[in-house]
Amino acid sequence: MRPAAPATIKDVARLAGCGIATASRVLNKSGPASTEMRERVERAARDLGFNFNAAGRALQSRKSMTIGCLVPSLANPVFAEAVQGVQSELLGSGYQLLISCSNYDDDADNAAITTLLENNVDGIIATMVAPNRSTALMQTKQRDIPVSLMFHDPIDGMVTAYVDNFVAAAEVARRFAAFGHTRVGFLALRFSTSDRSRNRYAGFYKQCRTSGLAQPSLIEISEEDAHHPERLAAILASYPDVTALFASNDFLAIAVQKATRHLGWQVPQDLSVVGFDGIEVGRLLETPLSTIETSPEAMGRQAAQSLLNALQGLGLKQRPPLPFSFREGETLAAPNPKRTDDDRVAAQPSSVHPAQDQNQSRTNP
Amino acid sequence: MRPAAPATIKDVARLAGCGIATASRVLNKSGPASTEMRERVERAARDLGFNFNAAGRALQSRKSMTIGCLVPSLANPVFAEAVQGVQSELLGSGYQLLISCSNYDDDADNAAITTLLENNVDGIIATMVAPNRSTALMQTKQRDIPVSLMFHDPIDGMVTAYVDNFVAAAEVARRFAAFGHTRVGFLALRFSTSDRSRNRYAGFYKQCRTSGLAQPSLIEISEEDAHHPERLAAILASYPDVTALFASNDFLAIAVQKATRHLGWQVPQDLSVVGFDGIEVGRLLETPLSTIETSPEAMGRQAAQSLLNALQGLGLKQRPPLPFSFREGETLAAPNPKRTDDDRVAAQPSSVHPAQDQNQSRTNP
DNA sequence: TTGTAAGCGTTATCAA
DNA sequence: TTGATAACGCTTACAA
Repeated sequence: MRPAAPATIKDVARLAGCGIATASRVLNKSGPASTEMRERVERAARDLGFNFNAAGRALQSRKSMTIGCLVPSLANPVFAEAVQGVQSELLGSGYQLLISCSNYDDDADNAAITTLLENNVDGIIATMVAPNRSTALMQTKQRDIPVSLMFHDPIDGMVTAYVDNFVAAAEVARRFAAFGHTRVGFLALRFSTSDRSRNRYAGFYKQCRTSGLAQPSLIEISEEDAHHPERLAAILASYPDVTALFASNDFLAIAVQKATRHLGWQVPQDLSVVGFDGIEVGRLLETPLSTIETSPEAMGRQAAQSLLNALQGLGLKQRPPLPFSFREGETLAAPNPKRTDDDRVAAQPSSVHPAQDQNQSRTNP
Repeated sequence: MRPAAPATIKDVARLAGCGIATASRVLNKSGPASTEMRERVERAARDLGFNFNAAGRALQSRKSMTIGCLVPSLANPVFAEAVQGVQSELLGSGYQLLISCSNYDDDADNAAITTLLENNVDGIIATMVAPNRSTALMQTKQRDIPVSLMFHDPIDGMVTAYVDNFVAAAEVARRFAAFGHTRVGFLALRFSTSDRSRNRYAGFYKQCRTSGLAQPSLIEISEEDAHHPERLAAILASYPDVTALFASNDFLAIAVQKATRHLGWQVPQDLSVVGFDGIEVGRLLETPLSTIETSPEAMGRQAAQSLLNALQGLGLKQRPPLPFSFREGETLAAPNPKRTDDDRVAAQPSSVHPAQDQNQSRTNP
């Protein structure tokens, strides 16, 4: 037996003994119908196991009831949680989620948006490498498709669900200062392609100056470095006078903790570390991570809410940044006055990462 | 200016000065066309910025070029990574990913499948609470829609991308035995709703008996317990003679490490812990987690490949289980002979979790 | 209150 | 090699 073709509204109408329009009106509760007709149609639909065909509907109504979501990667729990937030907010809304990942690639970002557009998504939620100069995103304006960003600080006229990275990062500098640190660093992955990372650095930098700290060292590392504790250790060792490090995300911060063990340093005695994001595992570490706690899920939810509002014709409105908080943890303490440069040099491995002064000057705000 | 309606194939045909059919043939390379015609059409399409409308296509071709994916939650990195694997495998295929989460709820599972079906997905990739008794999944058979499961051990006639949970868990028992443990436990979350968890327990149980260990204690805890180290500590303390614990996933294993600190126990000296999954952070812990290392991403990829094959008419074929490996880590060691029951009792908090003997007997394989 | 029919964008059939 | 034209399943004027 060949696969039974799903029942169409035509089948329902025939079984109910009425016109297609009537069936449609009843099933959609979109127009008048006598009680008797209503019952006949509903019964027929039930008996046939009728379901609307989304394609037919989309074609006619010019609404796909689908929302496109683009994130760099689902392997990063921060984005995965955000998507989870989007998903749960969309749950009862009738909208489906079409998903796409760019692997942090600008071209892939644009290609993905284009594909989503081809699929007639009614709205888009995205975190991109460069939303402000995405040609594909421009098309959404023309087609009047609402876009809601996640994680990005506000840019252009785009609506975004975010935490104020600048302000949050400044808080870290303030904490460093309060503990008496003077030489601090900012550790980043993919610094050049992440506006968030750059804004965090900017806020951190600004507050460092304001609080009278030395200009923070900007330490940009590769994915490779981050995955090899020895390599990361070597890099850390090349910044001997830094006593507190602000990592641009929690994974990096945890990797730093691991790397310090290679150097025989103690966190926070020999080096204070603060992360960003507030991922759950940070709490479970033997030395719980001090970090800026955010809620990616909340960002996803807010982005979805904004979009849903826009889709209901309520307008696309920018909301205030989402709250963050400083999670105390145990990786931030006063610098160890006993530790000398000599200790550091002694512990320093042979392979050394060159200090990247050019980077620092390039990226000063 | 009102939103410009996207160009249709009709517009292309008009601009190229040809019939719609010709335009379609050229654009799809689906039929003959003179070189000149080809050029005219392609040029017109380019000038208009023409893109196919997925809805029109889907309606006509009965193919949505969309694949539905259902997982319990994206907040769990294991599933998130799997979806990432699916996503990357689908990348060049022309298929889009429609995603849905059930939050580990059986009803939501079924509802989600139904919704995916309404959206005319061409295939489904899923991890569900109970795929074997999902009425919604039955519909896929009727409609001849291929389904590829992830994580589930093989059931019925369904194709699945998985690691052999039974065999992998047996390996843990073997390791415990090799280190001289005799009283061991299995710690599980959501045991009753996870076939994976149950299969792991079954394999673990079997090998424990084979290796001459005592019958393992089955310790089932709640989400709440898992998030509160004190509570988990109390539970652990109520199993004073267990010297090695197999946690049904890495997060649980990490939570155990954290909880033991509340009891003043050392891992692995006072308690050995082995996890399951092999998540990345496990490596970064001060005491790196010993665990069964799997690749959720590979599962996603394989599931997607299988589905893609089926969609190409190559048939839906079950592949052998994906490999796993035992990651040594540092949380597994020989039991500490010096530790006595008295020590344990002394360390035991006041609030005590009742041993759940009924669970153990209920779930014996 | 109901039904007929047009049309959404596409592909496929069939003549020309 | 081309181009009308008929579906595909649905919504919605417009008529009855």
